[in-house]
Amino acid sequence: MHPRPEDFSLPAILYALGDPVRLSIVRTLAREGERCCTDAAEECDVPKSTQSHHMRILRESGLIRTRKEGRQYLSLLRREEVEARFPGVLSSVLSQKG
Amino acid sequence: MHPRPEDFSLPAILYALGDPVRLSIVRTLAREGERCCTDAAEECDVPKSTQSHHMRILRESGLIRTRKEGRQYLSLLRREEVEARFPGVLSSVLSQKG
DNA sequence: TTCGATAGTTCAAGAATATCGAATTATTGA
DNA sequence: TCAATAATTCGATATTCTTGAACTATCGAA
Repeated sequence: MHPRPEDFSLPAILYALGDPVRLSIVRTLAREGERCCTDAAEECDVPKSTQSHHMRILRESGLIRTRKEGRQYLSLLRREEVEARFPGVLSSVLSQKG
Repeated sequence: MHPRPEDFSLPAILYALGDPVRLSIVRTLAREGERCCTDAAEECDVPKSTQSHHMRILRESGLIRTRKEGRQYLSLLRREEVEARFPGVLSSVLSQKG
C-alpha cells in the first residue's frame, strides 16, 4: 500500500504528478501539511469517488502517506523521502508558480 | 503541432515524462541529440505504431520538436525551452541515474 | 522510370484505465 | 439506535493505449 523509497519508480512518480487534479492535491498538501482527502482536493470539483481514485494513485506512487484517524483518512506528502530518492524532482515541480 | 512555450502545461509535460518508453526516448535524445524515431526508441522494444503514438504525445506536450528530413522524422529535445518555462523540472528528471 | 526497401503515419479493434453515480463500510455524535 | 460524515468499493460508461495492417512518402538501384 505504501511503497518503500527504494521501490519508488520515477515514471510512476511523474505519471502521478501528470494530472491536473493530482498536481493540485499535491500542491495543497505541500502548502497545508497533513489533510483529509476532501480538504486536499478542495480546489478540484471532482466527485469523491474520483478523489479517492486519485489519492490511491498518489499513494501507490509513494508521493503521499495516508493514515486513518477517526472517520477520516489523513494524507501527508512524503516530501523528504521523494526528495532523497529523486533529488530535485518534486521540489522543482512544487516551485513552479500557478 | 508544436506548442509554443507559453502554451506548455506542467501536467502535460509530467504526464509525457511519466511513461517508461517516453522517458527512455527523452533520455536518449538528451544524450544523443537529434535522432530519428527508430533510434530514439531503440532501447524500448515496442512496435513502430506505438513509437509513433509516444512521439506524438512528446511533441504535443512541447518536449520534442520534429522535422522531416528525407524519409525520416528527426526529433530534438526542446531542452532550453522547457527549462525556461519550467525551471529545474526537465533537468532534475534527466539528472536521475538509471 | 519503375521497383523494392525504408521511415513513419493512420486506421481500426481489443485491452487497459479513468470517471462518476450508487451502494457500502466505518466512525462519531445526538 | 439513528442520522450524519468520510471515504472506499462497485459497476457501467467513456476515454485512452497498444498493436497489426494498410497506407504515404522518399530514396537508391536497376
